Amino acid sequence: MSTSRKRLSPADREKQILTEAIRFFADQGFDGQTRQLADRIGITQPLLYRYFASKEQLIERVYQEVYVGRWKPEWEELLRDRDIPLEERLLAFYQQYARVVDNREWIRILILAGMKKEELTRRYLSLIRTKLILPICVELRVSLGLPEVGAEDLTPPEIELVWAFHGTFFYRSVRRWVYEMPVEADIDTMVKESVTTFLTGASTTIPRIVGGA
Amino acid sequence: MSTSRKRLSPADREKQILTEAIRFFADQGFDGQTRQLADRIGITQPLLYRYFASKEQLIERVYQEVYVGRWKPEWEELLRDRDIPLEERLLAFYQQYARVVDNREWIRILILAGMKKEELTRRYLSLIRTKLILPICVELRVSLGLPEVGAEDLTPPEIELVWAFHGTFFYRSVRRWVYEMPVEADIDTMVKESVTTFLTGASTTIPRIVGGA
DNA sequence: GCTGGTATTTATCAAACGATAAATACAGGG
DNA sequence: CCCTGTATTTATCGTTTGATAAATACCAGC
Repeated sequence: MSTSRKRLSPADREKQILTEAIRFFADQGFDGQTRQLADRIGITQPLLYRYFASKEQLIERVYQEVYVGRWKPEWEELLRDRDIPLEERLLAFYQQYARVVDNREWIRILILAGMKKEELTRRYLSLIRTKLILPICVELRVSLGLPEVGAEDLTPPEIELVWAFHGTFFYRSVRRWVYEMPVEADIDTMVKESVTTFLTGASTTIPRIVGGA
Repeated sequence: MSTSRKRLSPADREKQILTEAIRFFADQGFDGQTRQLADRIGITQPLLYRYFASKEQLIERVYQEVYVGRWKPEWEELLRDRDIPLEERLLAFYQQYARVVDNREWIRILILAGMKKEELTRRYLSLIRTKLILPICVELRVSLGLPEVGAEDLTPPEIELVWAFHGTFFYRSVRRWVYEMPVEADIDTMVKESVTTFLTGASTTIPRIVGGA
């Protein structure tokens, strides 16, 4: 992996290309040229094709590396753990999740992928809905002393409300890493204030939303 | 502007090209080919260059058309009008603003522009900060009975909190128009619940944030 | 209905770009 | 130290793509 060695083992070279490709496409977009990518790595352009059959296939691997690799299955358990107050669960979860999202490569590639390959990002958003949004809705109801319901009995407005809360962290990352604007507060502060504000507000609005239905 | 006529006046043709270019680039991204754009309009590709010196310049015009054209200066006055309760002001404003944002071309081109031309989108976000976010922070303080302050005396956490609230509408539009996911509730409902939840939560958290400083 | 101005098209260039095949040079095993 | 396998480079092809120049055809005004 050092810069001096010229011949690398196939495994090392492939990993090196993939790592640099993530940075490169996050910067330049997917229409970045393979020649530029090769320059950045310090290899010749045809060598890329020894390791990846086509540019398209390299991009596919970039997706997998970035999104499959950074999802933590234990989050799903954490959110459901009723031994811990919901506020603490949300704080703990979003302090981890917001750190994953607040990453230049992660957010930029997710956005680029959305513009090109909708089916891939649709799958990712469905995962978020099933594993995060709907469970949080259910836990909210329980935490507010409302009767427990299954995911299918939730109302659209309360789901949308949790989506909105969740999107808060997405938007901060877009401002920072896509629009290159300074953000006003550090992640921990932002998570803390967002979670408290949301929970305080939701304790009032959710009972009205589901009660009035 | 009808499909039958072959020769259009320069003004009409330019407008037609621009309108179609907005749709086209929103769909295909800015690396969409000029030949495809011309096909879609029903003209030949070189004709584009009679009206726009280069592809780059056409894209510049697309930016202007979409962002300069859809900003309503009266929003700034509305938000400051203390004869109306803040909740009503926010409801009225975001019911308009969310409709502008909830538009396929608007959101997709804003995102594409962020990936390519940061300086343009940075200017737009600065506008939002100055004309929307900071004024809302000030009005929030007043509405909560706190002493009035200038924009320069606001604290980072409270600014970040309002950014987060604002981003709510951005994220909904991204889910819908970039990731092509169904949204759970219509705009009016979503605006209503978001504003109430935010204001209810902020009434508790903002005094603590600014009081504890 | 002809004619002149110009909106539009046809033909084409040059550079950019993804991809492939053949040549080369590095490194480990004997 | 040489030799062999293969990682890597050099040379190059075929398209694609933004852009230009010359040819054409539409339409208004006399």
